Amino acid sequence: MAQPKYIPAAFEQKWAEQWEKDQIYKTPDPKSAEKKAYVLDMFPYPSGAGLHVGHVEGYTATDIYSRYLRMNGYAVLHPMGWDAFGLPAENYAIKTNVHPEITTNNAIKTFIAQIKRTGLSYDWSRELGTHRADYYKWTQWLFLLLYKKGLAYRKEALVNWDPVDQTVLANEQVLPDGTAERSGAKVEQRMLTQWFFKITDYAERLLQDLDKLDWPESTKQGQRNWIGKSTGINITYQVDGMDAPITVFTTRPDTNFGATFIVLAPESEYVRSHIESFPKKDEVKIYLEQAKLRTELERISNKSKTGVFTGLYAINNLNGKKLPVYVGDFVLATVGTGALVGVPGHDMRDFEFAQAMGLPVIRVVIGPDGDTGPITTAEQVQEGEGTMVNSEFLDGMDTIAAKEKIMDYLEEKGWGKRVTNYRLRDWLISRQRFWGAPIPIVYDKDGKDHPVDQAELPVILPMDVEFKPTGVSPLKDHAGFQAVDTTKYGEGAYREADTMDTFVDSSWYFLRFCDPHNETEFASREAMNKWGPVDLYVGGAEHTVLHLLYARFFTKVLFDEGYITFDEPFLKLRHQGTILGPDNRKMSKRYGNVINPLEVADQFGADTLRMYEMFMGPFSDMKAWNTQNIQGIYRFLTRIWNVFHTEASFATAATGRDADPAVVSRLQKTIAKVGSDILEMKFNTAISSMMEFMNAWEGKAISREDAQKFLLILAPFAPFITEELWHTVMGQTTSIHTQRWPEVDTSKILAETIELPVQVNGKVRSKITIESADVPEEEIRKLVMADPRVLQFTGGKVAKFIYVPGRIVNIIAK
RNA sequence: GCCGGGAUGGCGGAAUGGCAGACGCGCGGGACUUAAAAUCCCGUACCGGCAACGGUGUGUGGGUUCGACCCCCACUCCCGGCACCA
Repeated sequence: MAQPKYIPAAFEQKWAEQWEKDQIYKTPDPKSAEKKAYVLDMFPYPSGAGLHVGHVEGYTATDIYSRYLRMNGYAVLHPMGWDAFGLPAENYAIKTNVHPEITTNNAIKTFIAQIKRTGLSYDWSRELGTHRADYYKWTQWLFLLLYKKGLAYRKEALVNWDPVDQTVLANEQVLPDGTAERSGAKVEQRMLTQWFFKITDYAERLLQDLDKLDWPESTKQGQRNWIGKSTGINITYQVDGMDAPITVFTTRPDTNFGATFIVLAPESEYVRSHIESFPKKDEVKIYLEQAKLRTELERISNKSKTGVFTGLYAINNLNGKKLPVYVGDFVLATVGTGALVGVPGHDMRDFEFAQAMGLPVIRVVIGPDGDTGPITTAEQVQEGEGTMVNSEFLDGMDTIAAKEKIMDYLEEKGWGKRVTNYRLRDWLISRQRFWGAPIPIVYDKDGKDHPVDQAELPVILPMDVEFKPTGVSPLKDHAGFQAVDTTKYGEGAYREADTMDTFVDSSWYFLRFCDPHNETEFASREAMNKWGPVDLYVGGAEHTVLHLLYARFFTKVLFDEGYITFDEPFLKLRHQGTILGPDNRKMSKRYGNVINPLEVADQFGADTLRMYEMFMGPFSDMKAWNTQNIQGIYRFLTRIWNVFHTEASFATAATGRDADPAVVSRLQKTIAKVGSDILEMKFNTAISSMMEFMNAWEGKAISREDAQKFLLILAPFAPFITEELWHTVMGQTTSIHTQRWPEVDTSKILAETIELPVQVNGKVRSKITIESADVPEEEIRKLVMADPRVLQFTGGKVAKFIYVPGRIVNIIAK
């Protein structure tokens, strides 16, 4: 009888349909299981381009992990949904006038079909989309919760305006070079009234709690940098001829005896309020006009300092010295108090400013005794730690002690107050766009805001909308949307027309998955606390600050409000490494190097696609696609297919063959190795070890029971071929994916004889064979010393004999 | 500049104090075939040698250790993030 050939297309579709029909991936009730696990992927934006190789990488990893845990008796929650609001669909609507809901739902259909084709084990009964009213109703509810807690507020602020997408952006959405993360446009500053979430209230907890998370160090560090905690002191200086004192923030009060000037930010409160009293107000006004013309980008890229003297002098509390007060645009209004005290001897920026302003004598306050300056070159600026000089009562102290002492002194005298500053800003959530969750606020005719009653939720996004990029949300003039209950809000009332940043939608979806069809709550406490927090979260490293920080913020708010019993959303986080094109460049239409994973699945089968992506290299590493390497996986699966279709592979009465104990032993080791590798997300080595097992099995025989065990450990990686062989060759009638992970039977692991390497002076010169690691050292020594090659290299003269049981012998010859 | 990660054959990678290069790709040789593809077998870090074997070798320089890809110090380069943050 001819062997059937391995043709994945012949059965993959069949099994995908069967699994769906039997609902084998439906989430069990965690009460019925002893252990629970919540394994989550960052849900995708359903783009029209469909599934990308990067999606497949992350989703396959969580799929293998989930399947392994299920096989080990865990109740696993492993859902999938859609981060469906956002600009691409709306921009497409502006071009074509096709409603975003239509394009989005079409894209979702494509994603679902492609994900099923890939054999991923999601529970589709829990699918959700952030654009659906039954979801954004609760996004709006969360907005109202924050509003009631005083954590959502409206203020006029200088905001980032994207002139291409015609909307404001959060700070996190602006790149360091001043361009928009999404559109690439040069971001402008505009004064607008916008809604903010008060994430800054949570800065300290967001920082501290990072320590308890199993996250990549780089991601934790990225969040720490973003939160940007700095501790120091606000020092208040009296100003000659002014009623208003100037307060500066500094982290280096130890250098304060070296202060020679003060600089105010052009946009600072002090300049705005008191400019008319500046002796040199005309010069300052000219400077402010010039500064306004320089964009943020120019300010940052142009390192040379500019500034203007105000004519004011502040008095240094410590020594009565006069400090000239300048305005300079290297000082940022948003940092500290928007004013700084310049210590040019010990801060490079201050030195550069002093040089630019022609401020000559520079005092040295840290350094060896007798070195009192002045200093004239940048190389002489000493920013580090050292010993205090020229600082009266601080002299001789190290900078750390001096810092504490002078802060005590300043606070005692009432001249200063210790403060902690954060770089983190409140989260701007207003977007002047249509395709997002409407902000549930109604304004009365006087412009005062009123929260919409919960009973009125959701505030529905209408379908009949004209899409135009006007800079104002299309909801502004939509009659149906703007029809509000005048008996409640009065004549002339109108709705907030802005929608929420899509990151609001994605900051709580992991909670909705716990209870996705709840019509009376955003999710029941019972369900959230049963499944949450997420045990394993996998997604791209590009979400280091935005999504991951916002989700942590929401979780802490909900924890504080008593809805959930955990205050961190994601206990363990891993990023999949970026997959580059075969040319080693980022996959991009521009380079024509984009690999479509579905084409790979069509050509080689979904099992090959999955296993290839897992075999490419360490999960979190960046790695390039290699079309030839796919062949290696395809061959491996073909060999498995062929071995299972070869009668002689099995030790049965019919074949008359006996199981090879060495192969059986290898199988037991492989079961253990694959299991531990999956938990450590070392999928590449798990696959290697299965290849090694196949190399051992081919041409030999094992029992059918053991062959089944091999299929079971392969099943999480290659769900289709294992299911097919499980039924057609093994004759099983229930799905392989509902079976238990095989137990490791250590009694079948052979006590192998050990080839013990023998080194002389650190070089392997010979090998001796011993029965086990238990052979006593004395016996080993006799064997080794009788070895002719050892004799040849030692001459029989041994200074030292080192034996590491079962591992190695090293002899130090005299 | 600061922070985080990394550098191992022709290539992807393995080994976390104990035989460097598992596994896969590629390549060379052979078998099967009229032939090719597919498949199978053998070989494959580099240098020398017919071979046995010897020497060298994990970015660079030093150190600890009987023993270092692995730990420590200094440096080079690459990737990612942050950055006039006072």
